[in-house]
Amino acid sequence: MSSQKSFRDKIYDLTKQIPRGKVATYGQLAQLAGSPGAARAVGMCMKINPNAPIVPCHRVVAANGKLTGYSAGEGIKTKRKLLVKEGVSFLKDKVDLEKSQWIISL
DNA sequence: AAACTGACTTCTC
DNA sequence: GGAGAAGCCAGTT
Repeated sequence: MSSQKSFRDKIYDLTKQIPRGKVATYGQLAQLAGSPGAARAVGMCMKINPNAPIVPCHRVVAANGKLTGYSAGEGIKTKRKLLVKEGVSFLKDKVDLEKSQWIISL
């Protein structure tokens, strides 16, 4: 067993920490995981774990607030629905990052 | 080990 | 503001 968590495990851990009503961007998670720019790698981690209850991947959006990916339910439609339900601010089909982007509190 | 893939991001037209 | 191309990183084959 490796005591070192793979990138994927870090992403899962961070995503699980996203509070309800907030969202994080792929690039943000990548940076928190220790590798800024690995936004694509983050997305892949979600893909292999689309409906795993351990990772609320619907709280992860693109850098511009657009909802991308999500292979569960109706896809993007379901994803947006979930976020609105949790209290995330929306501007048309994009998340209002100014109000709902996840900010880590110490 | 090399090549390909992908739920990203940014630049340019 | 929409469409296209390049750069980026980790995982899989």
